Amino acid sequence: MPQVYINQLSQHAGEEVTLKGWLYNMRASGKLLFPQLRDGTGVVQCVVFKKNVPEEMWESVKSLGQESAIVIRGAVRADERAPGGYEIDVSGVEVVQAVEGYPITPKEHGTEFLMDHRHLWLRSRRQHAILKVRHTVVRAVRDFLDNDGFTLCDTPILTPAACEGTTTLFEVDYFGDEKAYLSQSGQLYNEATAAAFGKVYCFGPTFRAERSKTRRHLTEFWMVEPEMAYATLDDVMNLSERFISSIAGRVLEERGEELKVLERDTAKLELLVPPFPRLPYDDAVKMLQEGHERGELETRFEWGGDFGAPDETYLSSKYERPLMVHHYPAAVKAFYMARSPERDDLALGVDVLASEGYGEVIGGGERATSLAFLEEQLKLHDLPREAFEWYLDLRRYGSVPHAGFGMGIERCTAWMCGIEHVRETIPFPRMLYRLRP
RNA sequence: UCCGCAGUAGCUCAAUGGCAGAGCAUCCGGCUGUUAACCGGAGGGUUGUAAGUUCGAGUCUUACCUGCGGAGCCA
Repeated sequence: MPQVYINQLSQHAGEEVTLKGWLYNMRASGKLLFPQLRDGTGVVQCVVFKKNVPEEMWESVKSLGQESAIVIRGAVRADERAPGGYEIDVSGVEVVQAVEGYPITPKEHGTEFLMDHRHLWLRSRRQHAILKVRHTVVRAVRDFLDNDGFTLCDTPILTPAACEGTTTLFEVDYFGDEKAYLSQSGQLYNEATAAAFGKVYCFGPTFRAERSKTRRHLTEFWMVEPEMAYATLDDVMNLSERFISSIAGRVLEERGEELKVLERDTAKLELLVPPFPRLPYDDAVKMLQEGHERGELETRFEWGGDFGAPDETYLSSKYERPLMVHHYPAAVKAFYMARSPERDDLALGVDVLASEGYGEVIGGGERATSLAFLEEQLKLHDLPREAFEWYLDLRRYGSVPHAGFGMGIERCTAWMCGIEHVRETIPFPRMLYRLRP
């Protein structure tokens, strides 16, 4: 008797099969039992008729609690009454472990309770669907970059100093005599590998010790950062468009079932094809100020600042597609950003604001090439020169225009799924006040 | 760090300052097609912690703890 997975059942209609999994839920009706089996690929309803099975088997199945581990043998039959279209006429059951008192019941639960039981919550349909979408987002990211000539060059997680010097870092004791920090970006190292390989990317966990408590924040998240030698701001914007569009396409193609479970409006994802609107910062400020005059925004936005969450939401609400805002004031961007040749106070940076109010999903731009400029910037930002000496070498030996961006996997996944909070898009979220499980 | 909201049965939530309640889950019983099944019964409580006001506090006051939402900051 072949062992099959639930997502292959349609290929085995009429056959006797073996399924190995866990009891998802069970309904009973007199001499009938409807155990629902979950095996990691899906859920299938099984049917047990009392008179068709031995008495002891009937009794043992009847008493099984939610999430009991079981192996079921039976015939696959197409049936309209069954959720999923197929059901199993059970002829044999092996109880691997009978379970009593599984904490997560089919009814409603609060966030705190579910997060405390995250290790079990992952088994539920919705969480399963979200993490399958994440899996596809990650594969789409890798496939896109690999097929586009990028080389994976991962950057260190333990680093000697801040990459950008601004945000808060997690500090680690490094054998007593030195301090190390968990990486908040692979950016600077990417510039080194880009000079070696041309087009590179790093993809790994990133750590930000910000005391942020919003639906868009995690203290540990995954970020993919492509970097290209001999590239400009325009190249970054072109790449961003194709990148997001290819991810959305893959999710639509491979995760239709999951998007249905999540009740995602897929029309919104179908819109994610180039070109995306491009808006200079100056024009964005005008839009925000006009919005304030019309009473659509509480506070008047002044030129020179970085956008707050309400500003981002307002701007992106004016477009159906993601909005690329570029040419920010240099003062609000990182020290390594290149300046506009026309206006020295503007940085060649771009933020991609996701549609539907999902906020900044990509941030990037063109990097400064001049040694003298960067030496000055390090001083202005009060950064330790010694720690950046290797980085300055990149400007001494074959410095060329280069550019890249970073995209947060969890923000992207939350957007694709159409869910409220990034905490559900990573198996074990790390947040302010949440380190367990 | 700041602002707001919340904490009562395993879970989700009720309860004018006056007897601690319901649904689900669990256990027992019924039902041959259930779809979050349904019907009947049973068990289940230091009302987040500490102090205070009061004849009397789940309810009012103060502090603390925990969580949620938001701001700043960011991907």
